[in-house]
Parts: sequence; structure tokens; C-alpha cells
Amino acid sequence: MTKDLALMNKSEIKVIGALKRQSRFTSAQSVYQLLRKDGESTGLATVYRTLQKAAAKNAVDVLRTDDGEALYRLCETGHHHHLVCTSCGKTIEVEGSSVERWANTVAKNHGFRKVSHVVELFGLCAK
Amino acid sequence: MTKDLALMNKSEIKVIGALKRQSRFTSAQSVYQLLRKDGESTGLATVYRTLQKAAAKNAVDVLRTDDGEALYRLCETGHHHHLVCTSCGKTIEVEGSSVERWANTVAKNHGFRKVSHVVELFGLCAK
DNA sequence: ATGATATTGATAATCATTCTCATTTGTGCT
DNA sequence: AGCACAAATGAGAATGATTATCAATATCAT
Repeated sequence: MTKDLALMNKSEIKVIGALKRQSRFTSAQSVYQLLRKDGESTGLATVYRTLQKAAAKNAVDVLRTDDGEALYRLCETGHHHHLVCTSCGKTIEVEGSSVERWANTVAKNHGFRKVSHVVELFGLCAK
Repeated sequence: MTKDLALMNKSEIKVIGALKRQSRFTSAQSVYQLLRKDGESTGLATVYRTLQKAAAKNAVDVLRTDDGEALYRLCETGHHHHLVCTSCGKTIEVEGSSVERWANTVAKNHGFRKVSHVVELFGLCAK
């Protein structure tokens, strides 16, 4: 349920809409190509702007490939992590309260505040 | 204890040596600058080659900044994770057997094999 | 030394991302 | 509707990390 559709302007609807149609993590460049194939005139800069704004609001997830490219995916749940197949790209959202607890404990033990964490699992799915 | 020093050639010694002197995660570009300040003639390409080779052998840790830049740091222990201060860059190596177990369980539940994971914690240290 | 091979550094090329800016679009006001 | 002004947009240039290229150099067995 992509909330706040009413609050989005035209460009945002197009960009997020295109992202929504993808089942896996997608790069900004790919989103741009998808829009062009649909005949949209949306510019690359706008795609970047929109995706980054959405990421800042935690409306989309972001992760990075090994070569540093940013990949985006529409968030479906609140806070969660990903299990990504390195072969086909299939992505499963998982949650792990035990990880959250562990992270908080470790941070506290070292006097850290405002802790966030990145947890991603990679592997080969059953094909 | 930087092992296999005997197996390293001159360039590798210089690059890894420079990295060793840094207490925090350092970019390839920074390592290059450090070497130049030391009067070394080591080229940028060699710095990249060496760091990537070392990373492939798990001799150094790699992580990515928010803008996609790769940062390197000499490994001190075996498998571990990092608690990084987003303000000063201070980095603490932590281990979390509970996370390892959780990762394996989740992967198995979804039929994934050859699972690896990335776990990084960020926060503000006690300054 | 000699030739085969691997490594190196300078430089150019690549490519995702960001910046610039003229133009368009949206909005409130009258 | 008409108008002033702010925000958003897209095209293309600029940036900056990373890679690729390639001639020069070091390495090493013979």
C-alpha cells in the first residue's frame, strides 16, 4: 500500500510507480530506462532526486552492489532486513528481533548513541 | 601481525604498510595520497589493485560510505563486524555469534545456500 | 646476459551520481 | 482570467571514484 499517493506530485508518482513494478532491487539508471520505455520524459536528475528523497523518508530501501552502485526497492514493512540471492536477484524481506537486541547491546557496551545498523544476507536461493 | 610479509612484493608492502598505519577505514585515494606524501612513487592503479587483491583474500575489510566510496581497513581478527562512529570515524571490531546463528537459520528456512552476510553498526561514540 | 613473463605507473576511458541553469509548472492572490 | 513568485523539471555539463590500456620496467629461470 503505497501511502500518501495523494501527497506525491506527478514525477514522484511515475518514479515510485516504476519502482513498484519491480520485484527486485533496481538501480536509478534502470528506473530511468524503464520510464523512457514507457514513453515518459522524466529526466535522470529527477529520478535521482525522487529516489533519494524517498530513501531519506525510509519509503524505499537502499543497498549497494559490490561496485558501489545504489539499488532501490519499495519498502513493504517497517524495519527489516534482506535475504538476497546473488544469482537471480530474488529478494526476501526478513526481520530479526534478535539482531536488533544484539545491536543495541553492543552499542551500549561501547558507549555509542543513536545507533543504526545495516544487515544484509546474501546467498543462492533454491533456483 | 601482518602475516605473509615475506610473500608480499614491494608495492604490496608499501600499500598495506600505509593502510596499517591508519586506525580507521581509509579510501584507496587516501592511501595513494599518504604514499605520495611519503615520497613513494606508487601509482594509483597499483593501490587499487593491491587493495582489491587483499580484500579478495580477506586480508582487509571493505565497507562503503553512503556515497559509494570504498573504504579499507586491515583485518585484525577473523570474521567480525564493525561499530563505526559516524562523527569521528572511530571503528571498533565486534563479534556476534548470535548474529551468525541467526543468519544461518534464516537462510536455511528459505532454502538458501552459500550464505554470507554484511553487518555494520553505526552511531555516535562517547566523543 | 637473454628472452619470457609479470608488475608497475601515467594516462585515458568509464560510468554512476551530482550540479547548473534556463524553462516549465504550480500556487496564491486580486 | 491575469500576474508575481516559488518550486520542480530536464538536458547537458561537471565531478570523482574506479577501470582499462599500454609502454616501460623489474623479475627470474635458463
